[in-house]
Amino acid sequence: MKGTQLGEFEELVLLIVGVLYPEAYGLSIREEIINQTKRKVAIGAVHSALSRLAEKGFLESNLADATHERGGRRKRLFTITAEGKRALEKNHELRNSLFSQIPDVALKLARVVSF
Amino acid sequence: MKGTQLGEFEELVLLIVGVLYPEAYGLSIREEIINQTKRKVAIGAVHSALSRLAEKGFLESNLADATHERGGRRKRLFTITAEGKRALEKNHELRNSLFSQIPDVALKLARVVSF
DNA sequence: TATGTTTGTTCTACAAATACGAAAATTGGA
DNA sequence: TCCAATTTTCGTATTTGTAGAACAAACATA
Repeated sequence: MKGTQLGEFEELVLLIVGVLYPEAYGLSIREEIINQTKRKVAIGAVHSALSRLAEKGFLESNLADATHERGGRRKRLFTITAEGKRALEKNHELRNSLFSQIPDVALKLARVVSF
Repeated sequence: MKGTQLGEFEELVLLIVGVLYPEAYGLSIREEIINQTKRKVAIGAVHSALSRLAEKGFLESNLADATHERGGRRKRLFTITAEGKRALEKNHELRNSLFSQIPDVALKLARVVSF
């Protein structure tokens, strides 16, 4: 898998960054992933995906101003770049296309009994 | 990256097995991936994805009869199981759902100039 | 202005998935 | 029996995914 391919988790993170716009940062992304997919995710996993996505040019980020709430370090907010958008759309189209090319029998015959 | 989660490449292979039904085997799958995605794939990569998918219960396979053509070993033909079908549909729905949740601005504002 | 608490990010290490290509296994034909 | 054509297997390298501890910065309050 060469440099610019989107991994499974990376794609999920990229999508969530879009959904959360413009309030996408490490912790909010983690929460949203957990809510939408019911799978548990460590914060470190999110951050390493984020930096890989940024390296590939699919995301960019900037530090937000400090909030006036209780604690906290400044948030690093992420947004999708034009390139990220393109990658997302390309994947989406490819998958839709493949899905529609699957003949019904291939799925209907998915065997129910296995003995 | 937990046990039953479908990886990016695994999902692609699973879809292609559907598209190629009932003639999905290592080399034909590789060809189809190259045709449909323009990305180059080594045959070994395809086979290891196939066995992982079979291990997870998303695919099953059986050896075809020998052909009457010149050379060659017998083909191992793959088909999607009911479980594989379910995994595919679940992913498809999740992604469609996330995609539709992305506000237009998040993508429209994808920056065009970067200086 | 020192200290504790809270919210976030970075760093480091490791596990799992994916990529590659050479080697081995079959099969029909010469 | 040997050869040519296919296809799978196998060993290894690289990329991604996961985890959590360490570190940092902001606010509160005394």
